[in-house]
Amino acid sequence: MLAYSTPRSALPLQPSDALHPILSESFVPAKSQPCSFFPAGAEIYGQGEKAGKLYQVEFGSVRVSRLLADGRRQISTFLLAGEIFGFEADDTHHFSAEAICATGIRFFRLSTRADISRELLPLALRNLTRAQEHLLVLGRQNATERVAAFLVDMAERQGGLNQIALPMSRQDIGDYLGITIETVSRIFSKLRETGIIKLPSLRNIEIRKWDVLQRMSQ
Amino acid sequence: MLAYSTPRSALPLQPSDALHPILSESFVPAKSQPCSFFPAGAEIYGQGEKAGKLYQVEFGSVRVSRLLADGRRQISTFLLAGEIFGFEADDTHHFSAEAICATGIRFFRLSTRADISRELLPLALRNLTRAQEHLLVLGRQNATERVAAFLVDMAERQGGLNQIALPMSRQDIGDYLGITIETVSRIFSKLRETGIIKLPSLRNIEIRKWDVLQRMSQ
DNA sequence: CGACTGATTGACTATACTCAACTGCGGTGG
DNA sequence: CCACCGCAGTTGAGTATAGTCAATCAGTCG
Repeated sequence: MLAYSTPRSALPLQPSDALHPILSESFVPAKSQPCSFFPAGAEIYGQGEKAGKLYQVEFGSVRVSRLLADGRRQISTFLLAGEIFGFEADDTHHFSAEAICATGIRFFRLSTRADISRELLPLALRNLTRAQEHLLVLGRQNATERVAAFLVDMAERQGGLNQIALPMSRQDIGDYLGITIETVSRIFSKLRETGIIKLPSLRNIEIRKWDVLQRMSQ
Repeated sequence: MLAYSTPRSALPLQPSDALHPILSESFVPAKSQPCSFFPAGAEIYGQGEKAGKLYQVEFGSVRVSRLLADGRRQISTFLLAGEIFGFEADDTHHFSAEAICATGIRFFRLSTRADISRELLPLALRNLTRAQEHLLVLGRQNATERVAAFLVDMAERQGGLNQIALPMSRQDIGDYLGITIETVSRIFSKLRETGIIKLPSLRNIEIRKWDVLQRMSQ
């Protein structure tokens, strides 16, 4: 159980989040003021910075990414409200984390070595499985399948409802799926034209043919 | 320290393997006969099977992969002598593992919950970082960069020598890098023609221009 | 020595990228 | 309140990279 009350935010809801376990009392706050606000685009930590703390998304969303020298970017994961991130293999951050939109982050530090392992292992293993599954998407699926898989994943993480909120830009989606914004846009349009999704607004999607989308994602 | 002596095999040597920690005495054998032989292509475990044991490559090499319904395959990682694999987020294997060549596998089971976490967490975190770095390769690098990155990684894992042994087929390399065997072959030829590598035989590569290769891999 | 399998090479094609023009939403100021 | 501006997103045309299919080559094993 958390040592602090955890007020839930309005957007990116996550009613049935299977990713993060219930934290035990071995999680203690890293600061006396354990929750900070990050405006859209703000860096939470950078590649190469010293690691150690843990972070939980209180409200908003976060992208974890890595840049190549020439500016190409790969987003390895998105984090929605409730999810925990920031743990590393050594004492250095190998990736950077930024707020996608206005985001509240709670900081933690684990008390003992034993606690660290007990709490973190299930989290690390789940993230490992997720990363490996994303490797299949990037390595062997075409652009349409990638977008379909992304929408299905986002919908499931938001409680399996038909209405989903996308806190991230088309650029973020492209950098997560290893395709360009133009390709993302074209596929959204194609899915809309074939009645599989509706686009009430840029950042909101309604899934109309769940079964078709699921089949498209393989 | 291992409870058993660990004779090292001839091929895929791994003199300075930073991936696996020294196992403590909390690792106990899962069977009275803790080491098994797998011929090339043999399945060590399959997707969907019950997980629980840990596996260490005694000699030979292993590929961990996942198949799509239509036969497309993504290899998420290769394991060389000394490396440990088989841990999962839940009690089910989400991927399958097969011997690439004649391979000896040692089985383990961890004794207590505390031991499991203490031993496994650093391993899981390191694998997570590796998987995330591979996401960058699959998502944002072109075929030449992928092959270069693969060769650099294999060379480093085999002690940073110029001579490297590739236990896997071109198909395996392609399925790891998310490209076709023809593309792998064409890029090997191009690297050979430009004097960056030599190909003494199909499964042996000599790196001639280490700096160029490293720069190509970004 | 021949057959089989895996690898290479070539010709052609398709998918997704690049570059560019245009659209529309959201915010700001007159 | 409406008009304008700017940026994110969409759409289009042409291109390049890697894929597909097919033929050939080479290495291995019986």
